[in-house]
Amino acid sequence: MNEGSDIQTAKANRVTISVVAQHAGVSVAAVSKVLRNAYGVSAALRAKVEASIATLNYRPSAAARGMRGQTYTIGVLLVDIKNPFFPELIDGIDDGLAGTQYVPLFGIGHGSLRLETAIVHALVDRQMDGLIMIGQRLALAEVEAIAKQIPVVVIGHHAPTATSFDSVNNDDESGGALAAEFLMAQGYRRPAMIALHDNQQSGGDVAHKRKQGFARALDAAGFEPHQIRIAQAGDSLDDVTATVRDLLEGTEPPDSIFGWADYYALEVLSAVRALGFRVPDDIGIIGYDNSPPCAFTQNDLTSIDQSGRELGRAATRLLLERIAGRTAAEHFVITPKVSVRGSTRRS
Amino acid sequence: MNEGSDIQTAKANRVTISVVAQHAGVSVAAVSKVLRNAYGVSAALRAKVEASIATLNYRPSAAARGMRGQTYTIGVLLVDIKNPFFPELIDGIDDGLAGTQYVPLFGIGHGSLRLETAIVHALVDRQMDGLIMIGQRLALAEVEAIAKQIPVVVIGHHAPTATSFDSVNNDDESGGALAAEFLMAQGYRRPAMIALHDNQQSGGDVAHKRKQGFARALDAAGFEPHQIRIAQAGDSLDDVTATVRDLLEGTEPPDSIFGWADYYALEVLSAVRALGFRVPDDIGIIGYDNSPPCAFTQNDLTSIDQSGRELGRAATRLLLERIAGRTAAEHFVITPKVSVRGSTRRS
DNA sequence: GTGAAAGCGCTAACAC
DNA sequence: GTGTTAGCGCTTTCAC
Repeated sequence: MNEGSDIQTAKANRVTISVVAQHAGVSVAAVSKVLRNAYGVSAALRAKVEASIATLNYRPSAAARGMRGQTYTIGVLLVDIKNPFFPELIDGIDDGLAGTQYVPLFGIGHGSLRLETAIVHALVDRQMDGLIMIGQRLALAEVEAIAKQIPVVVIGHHAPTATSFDSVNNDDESGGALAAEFLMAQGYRRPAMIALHDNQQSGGDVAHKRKQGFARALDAAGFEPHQIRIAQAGDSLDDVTATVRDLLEGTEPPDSIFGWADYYALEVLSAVRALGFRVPDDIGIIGYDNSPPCAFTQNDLTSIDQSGRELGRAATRLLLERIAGRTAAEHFVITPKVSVRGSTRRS
Repeated sequence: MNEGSDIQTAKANRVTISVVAQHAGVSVAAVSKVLRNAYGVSAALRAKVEASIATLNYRPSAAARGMRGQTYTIGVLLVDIKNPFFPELIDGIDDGLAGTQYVPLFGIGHGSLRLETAIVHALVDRQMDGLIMIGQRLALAEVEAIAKQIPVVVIGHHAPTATSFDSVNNDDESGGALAAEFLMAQGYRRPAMIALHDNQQSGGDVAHKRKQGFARALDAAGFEPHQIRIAQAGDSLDDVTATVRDLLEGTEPPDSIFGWADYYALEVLSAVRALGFRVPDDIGIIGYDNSPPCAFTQNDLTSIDQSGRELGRAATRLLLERIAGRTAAEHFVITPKVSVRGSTRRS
């Protein structure tokens, strides 16, 4: 008895595609086509459906969509959230997604391989249409395996030979060389580098490439191998401070330090000052990323700029191309440049 | 013809619940029950199913789950990703989720109300089991509306009278007063505050509460209303610098500045030094949040500590309770304290 | 304690 | 150009 109202009551909760279809007086297929901008709908039908969608305030269920087609969701794996460079990358991703139906959702790995694996699985299980990995620690073989199931673009991990996913990077080898060359051009004679501990390479081979470039430049300048000093530290302030102390209180201390990334270089700056050295006179410091805190008066940090926003845009473009069907791998590389500030003495 | 192999081929791609059921020699219902730890499965059956899950490397599709039951996903809305305080909050959220099946996925609002609305919708459309909003700009009425559909906890927005969602905060009014009282106790005579522009209250009424506390403490100390100086600035370094200049080059300049949050106070520090003032002698500076950069030698920033990790844990606990069925609202408040460093003169 | 079967809200053949 | 309908992979009654 009173079926009509029962049905209404039962379905009142959430507006579904069939409610819209009924309201517009068309079939669910028609509504679906309008939603996906699919081929074969008349302007009149489209108008009716769009009007109903607006009045009913309908939003399609991503869960239901995920079962058959796309979810219009891009998963982004962030190695951590503390790096002041990442917001620029994310701005670039947003740029690239603007005007599309895609929404980026982020997983945060906290630099833990275990967590990162769980997040990537979670993203795949939730039927993301594609994945962007920023500074991932997962081995390239793992990434290849994931890329078999879902379009993938990595940022901050060189993989020029990878065939199943794309990569977006600046030329970290050149950037590392640039840092060494700039320090020498400014009159520093004994540059050292502080890089990430090998056992927590959140930068993947990015840190490695920067080391190689740094070493190459010093080699080219006539340094002996034992004069090329590359220290390693974990990313805690205490660890960086201890490493800096070892360096500066050892024999033949450096007169300048290249921090492999800004968030490290800012800790190096803290450590150097805490030990009583003046920057840039006693010790010059240069970072990598040219992130916003570099511009603060108290930091005034010279840094290698890798155009983060542009990298983010490129990654998004490549991912959308892959989602659209491209299968040949592309590897995008941008050229870094020095952004000069007060932490390195003027020559 | 040859149906068996056709079926196999078609289904070979992804391991589904029915593949597991077949492999274990049980029904799909049985597998589902094991997955959800539901009542009424024998130990033997459970063991068989778990073995099959392990060998087949099965992971349930969150999209399919979302259509009937839970997705085991928590949506987190972050007002932005630049604030160095948020990583602590997120560590707390991770603490609270450890050992559960839930995965947190983040949306980043970039301080834009439009984007924030889109993200919250996206999170709801993707059938998140619950939502944590950090520093949201969405009006409380909007939040109430969303909370009708899905469990919600807000962090960084006081809503003591809200009935449909929970809130987690430190006592910002006390914190603001604490900042003023501490500056006076250190010998400063003319404290000023720099807060967020009213038109971009990413801190919601958090900034407002801190202002109130700051003003109350000065009032209690005998200041006249016109002596209680609270300036507003957007969150760009340029804007903060201009505001600081107006303050310090005006009549009766302050001798100390309270930045409503650390990421602001660090910009204030930069601006004050850029104008040639010494910290803490000419100008004392105090921030709010006690985030990691405060500890850097070049910042050495005194700050109000609000125990971010604990707030994150509390938010998660409350959200899980709500998901489990609690409907009465809870509003958690923690007491802030001063973390003393060199940016405020010792008395 | 276990399984059969109905459906969740969509998409995409396919028929008209 | 539009509508009918068969699933997608789960969860959840309800029988047995």
